[in-house]
Amino acid sequence: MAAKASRKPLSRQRVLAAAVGLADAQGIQALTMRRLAAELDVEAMSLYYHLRDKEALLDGVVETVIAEIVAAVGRLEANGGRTDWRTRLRQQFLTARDVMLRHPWAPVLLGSRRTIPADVYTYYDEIVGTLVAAGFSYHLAHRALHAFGSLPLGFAQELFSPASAGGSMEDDAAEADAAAMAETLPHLTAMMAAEIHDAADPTLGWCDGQVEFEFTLDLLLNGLERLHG
Amino acid sequence: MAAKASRKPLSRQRVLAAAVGLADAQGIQALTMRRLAAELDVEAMSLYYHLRDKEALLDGVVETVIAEIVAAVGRLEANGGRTDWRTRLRQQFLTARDVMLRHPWAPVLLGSRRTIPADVYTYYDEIVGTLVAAGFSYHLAHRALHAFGSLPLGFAQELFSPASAGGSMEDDAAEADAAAMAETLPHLTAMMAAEIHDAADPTLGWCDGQVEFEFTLDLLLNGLERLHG
DNA sequence: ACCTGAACACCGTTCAAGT
DNA sequence: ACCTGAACACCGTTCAAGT
Repeated sequence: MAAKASRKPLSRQRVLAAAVGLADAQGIQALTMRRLAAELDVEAMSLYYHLRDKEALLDGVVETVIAEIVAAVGRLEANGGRTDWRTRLRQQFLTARDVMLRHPWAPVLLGSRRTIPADVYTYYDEIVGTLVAAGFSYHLAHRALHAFGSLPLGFAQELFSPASAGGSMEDDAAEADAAAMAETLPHLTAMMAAEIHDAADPTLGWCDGQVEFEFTLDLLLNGLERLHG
Repeated sequence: MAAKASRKPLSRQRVLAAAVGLADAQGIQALTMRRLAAELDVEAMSLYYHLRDKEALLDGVVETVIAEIVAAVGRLEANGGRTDWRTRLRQQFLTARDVMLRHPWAPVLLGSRRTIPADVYTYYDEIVGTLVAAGFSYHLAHRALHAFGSLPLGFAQELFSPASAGGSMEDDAAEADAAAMAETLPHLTAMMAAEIHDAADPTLGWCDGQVEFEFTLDLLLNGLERLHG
């Protein structure tokens, strides 16, 4: 599937990188010990030399993705001069989202893990630092963290089409025909009609993940700005 | 584990109810065809008479939980007289949360499904109806839906301790001792200290899921109120 | 109509053994 | 130090068969 580097000896790092690649290419349900081993030209049991068990593998995979996000955000810091807290956090979260879009299975996986990688704490610590430096009380900063949820990692809290980036509700609802839908879902139908009518390109006007993400983000940032006044 | 109703014949409904119960009691990873069958005093293969396969089982389980939420919200409507859109949605989302807290595995499960139960669309249709009746444009209502994410179903978008309702970050971070933590996570440490100091009961003052949920919810509702002016 | 036994493919994991 | 073969327990699923 991928070009195989053949006979370099395995390592935890190489195993985890291959695991992320496998999940990206085939979906998270394809990430089994046996298939991962095959991908690495090795027997399944060899993996147990580098990782305690599958739980450790999944923890390592989450860790790897988080590290990728944190690194991307870190590179931002390097250039990014002095800006106000709002545009700073905004940039960070949007950068995180860029990375996350390459690993659409990651939000659900992270959500199902019991332990959180240490990197995440470091990252959230910086966010608190940014807020407090801008004059937030610790109390409001704390509330802000909870309100952000996993937005700082680039996860939209979208209900619809959580697995794919682009699609949305019409894909699912399209099964029922338009007339029936107009009857049972009058407001959603009217909403879609109004949105499509307004949009320049009717095929693209409905549900743009990037636009929605930024809207939600700004809604939260502006709300916090008001509270901290 | 549960009292068994012995020899009444199975049905899709009974199977799904048992599945929800099993997930509640033992966690979602305990929900296997074989264990579920055992719980129902039946062989695993019998389940296939009522459900096509495990995917259909999981879809049915999600469906069942959603139906429970929608029903609870529906009972609200019965009494609830005329109120403004904000308190109305607020009540609905908080009611949904009450139900959801009894099925802490549900958010992750729903997030991993490809198809969304029809009930969800009906529910979100009502939300759009409420917003539009209050004077929202369809465009803003659309944005609002995305911003809400799964809040209407009572899901907090909490990053920490997604599986349990009460716990939070200190549980995980407590492994490292306080001194080391103060060094690597100065802002979070200071934040915790400030919060605990302010709280009446120091053991309860940190991370109250209910309070945080309501804060986030109000942040969004107030932000939307401003935009719709 | 409703349930089952035997069988198969695939999974995670242990353990003792190879180089 | 790093990898493997054989074996086990558990999983989802098919199929032909029972009542």
